[in-house]
Order: sequence, then structure tokens, then C-alpha cells
Amino acid sequence: MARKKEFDEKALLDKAVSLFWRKGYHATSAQDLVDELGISRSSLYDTYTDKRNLFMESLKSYQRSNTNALLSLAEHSTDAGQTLRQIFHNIIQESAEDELAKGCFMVNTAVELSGHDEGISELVAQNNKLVEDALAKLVKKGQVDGQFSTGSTPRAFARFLFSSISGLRVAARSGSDRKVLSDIVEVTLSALQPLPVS
Amino acid sequence: MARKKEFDEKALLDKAVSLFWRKGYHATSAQDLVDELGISRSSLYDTYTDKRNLFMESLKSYQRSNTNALLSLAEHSTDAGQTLRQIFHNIIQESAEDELAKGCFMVNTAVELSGHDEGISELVAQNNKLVEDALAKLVKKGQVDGQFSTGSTPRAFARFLFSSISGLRVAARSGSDRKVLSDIVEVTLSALQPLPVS
DNA sequence: ACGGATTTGGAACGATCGTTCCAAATCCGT
DNA sequence: ACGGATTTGGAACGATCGTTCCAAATCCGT
Repeated sequence: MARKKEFDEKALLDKAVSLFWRKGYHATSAQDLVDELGISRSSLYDTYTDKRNLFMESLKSYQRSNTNALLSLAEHSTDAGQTLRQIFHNIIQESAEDELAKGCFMVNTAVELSGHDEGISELVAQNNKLVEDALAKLVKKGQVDGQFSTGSTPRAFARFLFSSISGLRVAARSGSDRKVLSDIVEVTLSALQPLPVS
Repeated sequence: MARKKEFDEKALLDKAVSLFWRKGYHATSAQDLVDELGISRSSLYDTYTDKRNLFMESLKSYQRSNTNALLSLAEHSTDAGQTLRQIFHNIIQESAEDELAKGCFMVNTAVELSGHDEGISELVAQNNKLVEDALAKLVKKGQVDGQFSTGSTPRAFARFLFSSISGLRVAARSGSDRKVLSDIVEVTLSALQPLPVS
């Protein structure tokens, strides 16, 4: 019994994600959001409460599309080595295709806001734990199959892999080209190779 | 023939480094700087021109103390393996001691400002090249000595190591404890281990 | 001890920040 | 077709942004 919203909330959230992802939290102003989303201030605040809340919703949306894709890949893996290669390949692909060099929204946010905003830190920490746990499971599977080295624990390898992904994404954000990224990935993956049996 | 400055420019720059390092560029206001440095606005602007220039000077100062230490370690290395271990040990030590979890000023800046500020991007890129080249030299030395694997080129290993350092520093900034960091380092270093001869 | 040069503290600048407010526009159910 | 509910655009809020300005304070060379 009233006027309908003239915009699609999901499409708007995508635009907000893109903006925050590229510019970060502090460098994105309410005016930037109004310009990019194409709605008025009042609609923006009526729909998303305030800038910080919109940022959190954006981060959650990013997590839904990106992290969940990775988790699902790991979950349904039949070949741990191939899955791991796939994960890194996807990152390289995404980074190389992104001419804005946005890097990873989670990594960018961790660097910008970790320790400064508790709620956001928590969201990042929870995301990191999900990813690291999935990687640890994947490593364990690969070790059992004899595809991966048993020279470190699954947890240690997972921490290493997670950190590698962060490093890769920082490199992508600073504009490294595909060759640089793939060099990094090749050496990273070699660290999990089992020693040849004699 | 005039009044003397009542402050020590170097000590002030150190304070500016600490503030920008912790909070980043955008989240640090001129008021924050006035409060932290303990001088008046006019002295601040008279000495450092403006906020962006002070940021650049801070970043250069950080480079002088941190990057140069690493370069010098690599330059005077007699044992590549031991030097590499030392480099990573230093990072862990610095990160574990820093209860503010500031991470690395260069990495933080790369993530916050890469692609948004040309001058600063250049400074970061130049810094990265210095470090990567030094790492490549170190890797080559280690390969010649038979300490490191020859499974990848020195350049590829250097890119990997540089990216590892970034990842490590992102982890440190998000508050990872010493054990996590040392797990990452152990696996990272194992990637350069030569295959055992049969 | 005095004068010229410089630094100092703090008020003030216009611009922009994130957010609120409200009248006008619009829509849906009757 | 009309009324109540909601959304809309845009003006306006106080607060803070980075920066400039200037009179008062200070210092050094003479």
C-alpha cells in the first residue's frame, strides 16, 4: 500500500562492493556512493542505515560470492592437488582480468581496518578461519592420497597457503602481471610436493 | 639570525611514521598529526609542506631504516641459506614484538594507495624492485653453492619470497601470533630446499 | 640592548565529511 | 479517484577535513 522502491537492492550492493573494493573504506565518501549507486542520499541511508553498515553488507556480499566459491571447490574436491591448482588458477585469472587491480576485498579490508574496527575485524577473522580450515582439510586429503608432502602438518601447510594467497593478492593489487603471479604460484605449489621415493 | 626551531625534525618524522604506519594515510588527520607530534599546525605545514608530503617523507624514512637493513643483510651474505633464514626471523621478531600489529608500512601503503596516487605507487614499486632484486641475487648465490633448489629461476624464487613476505606481513597486521608466522616461514623456506641426491 | 628574521600558537578559511530532515512525488488498496 | 503509506530529491545540519594566515614570541648577530 505504498510506493515501491525504484531500485534493485542487490544490484546496488554490487556497485557498493565494487567501489569499496577499489577505494577502501575511508577513501570512499557518501557522495561517491550516491554518485556510483545512482540513488539519493535519503534512499541510501533509508536502505542501508549508514556508511559503515553498507560497508559491512558489502563485505558480507563479497564473502558470499568469493569465499563460498572457494569453500565449495575444496568441499567437493576429489583430487586435492588438482583442486589446489584450480584455486590458485582462479585467483590468477581473476587478478589478470581486473584492469583496476583491486586485489582482494578481504585482504584490503584486513590491512586497512584490522585493529581499528572490531566488528569488521571479526568478520575478516571469521572468513580467514573458514578458508584456512578448508585448506587444511584439503591438504590432509592430499597427504593421505600421497599427493602432498607430509613434511609439515596440514595446519602449517594451510597457514602457508593462506598467507601465499594474501601475498598473491597484494601483488595483484600493486599491479603485478600474470607472469609474476604464476611464478609465485608455481613455487608455492612446489612446496607441497612430496619428496621422491628412492 | 633568527629564532631556532624548537623541535628535532628526525624525532618528529619518527612519530609521523609510527602514526601513518598504524592508521594509514586517509585515517590519519592533520589534527592527529598535531596531537601526536606535539607541534602546532603552522610548524607542521612550514616544515613538511602538507600532509601528503609528510606521508612520502615518512615512507622514505621507513624505507631507509627497514629496506636498507634487508638489502645490507643480503649484500654482505656469506651463507645464503642462513641469511634468508635471518631475514624471515627478523620479520617474525619485529611482528611478534609489535603489540599494535602495524604490519609493514610498505605493504599497508601498497594496499591502500596503489593505483590511487602515482608518486606513492612509484616509491613503493621502486622499493619492491630493490628488495626483489636483492632476493634474486641471494637465491642465485645459494643455488651456486648448492644450498637452494634449482627447480625455478632465481627471479621466480625471488618473486615467491617477496610475495611470502607480503603475506606474512598481512598476517601480522591481522594479529596472527608467533606460531602462525613461524609455520608460514618454515614451509616457505622448505620450498627452496634442494631435492636430495640419490 | 636592539632589530631583523624566523618560529610559534591558535584563530579562521572554504570545502567536504557523514547524516538528517522534509516537502513533493509516487504507488497501492479500496 | 482518492487516501494513506512510503520513497524520492535535494536542501541543510553540525562536525571535521586540510590548509592558510597573522600577531605575538623568540632568537641571533651586531
